[in-house]
Amino acid sequence: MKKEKDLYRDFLRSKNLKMTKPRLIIMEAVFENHEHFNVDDLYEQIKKRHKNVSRATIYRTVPLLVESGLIKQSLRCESKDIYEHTYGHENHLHFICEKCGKIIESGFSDVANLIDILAEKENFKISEYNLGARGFCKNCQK
Amino acid sequence: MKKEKDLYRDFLRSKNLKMTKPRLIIMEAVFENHEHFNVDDLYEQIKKRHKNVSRATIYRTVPLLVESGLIKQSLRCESKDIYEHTYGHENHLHFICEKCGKIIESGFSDVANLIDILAEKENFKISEYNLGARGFCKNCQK
DNA sequence: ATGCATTTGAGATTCATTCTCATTAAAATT
DNA sequence: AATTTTAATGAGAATGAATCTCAAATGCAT
Repeated sequence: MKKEKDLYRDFLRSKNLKMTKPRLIIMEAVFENHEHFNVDDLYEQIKKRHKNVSRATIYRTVPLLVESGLIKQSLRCESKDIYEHTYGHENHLHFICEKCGKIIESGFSDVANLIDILAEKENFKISEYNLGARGFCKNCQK
Repeated sequence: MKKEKDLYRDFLRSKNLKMTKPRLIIMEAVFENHEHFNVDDLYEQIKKRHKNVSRATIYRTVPLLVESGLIKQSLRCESKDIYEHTYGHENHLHFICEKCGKIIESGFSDVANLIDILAEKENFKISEYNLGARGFCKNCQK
């Protein structure tokens, strides 16, 4: 968490952006609890801690966290954009259950290697993988 | 196209849904031009042909086409849900350029096989792959 | 501490998608 | 082929996530 904060601070500095209290609170919220989260999750989480940050600010800050490389956008869930940590996390696949909404993570590096090869062929520079599948998890297969 | 139409008709019948004029027009539009399309594309396309179908009806019909297996939802683009044909199309990867929005398709079956293996491990039944990557296409790499 | 540029909060706005409901159309029945 | 039943449509209203606006507040260099 120390590391993340430093990276964030450096990133902001490099962009001539200020390290403000709301930006800190949001980044703490992001790194406190979650594997996957959306803006509303963050908003509720922050409010619970008796801190106060407007939704607008969270919407403005999340893209900064993405740009800094600390989190990335994941597949959408329930018509909301969702995000996940990247710093210190291996790339992984998502299996999203269409019934219960559960998100199962699974290994990845072999898949990524293959995709890298395909991208190479197209002369495409990948900045973010977006890999998953919808279907039904163990419990929801009746 | 004959085949698709029959599949569609059978699907509707199996669900006790009616084969209506709007549903036909929409399905024709879907299969006339596009690789990838969104609801607005369909709406404009249909209007151009001097036919008239409301947006609401397109929004209601697209999920039927998805359920019937003729099309599937793809990665979002420009904050719109986009769809693509599946019938008669191999699974493929998407490389989505963040600058020009271009969608490059690439081979897939090796990747799919790997993912099948991972899903097997999780006892997860895949109904739809959702594989892609964002980044920059050849032309947009400055 | 002072001044200036940036950021924030609150609410308004946008825009894709969904919903409502009175009207219309398809299929089933006669 | 007319009638009944049932589902589907169109038009516009409603929803809700995400974005924008702008006056007030804050961070930071000096």
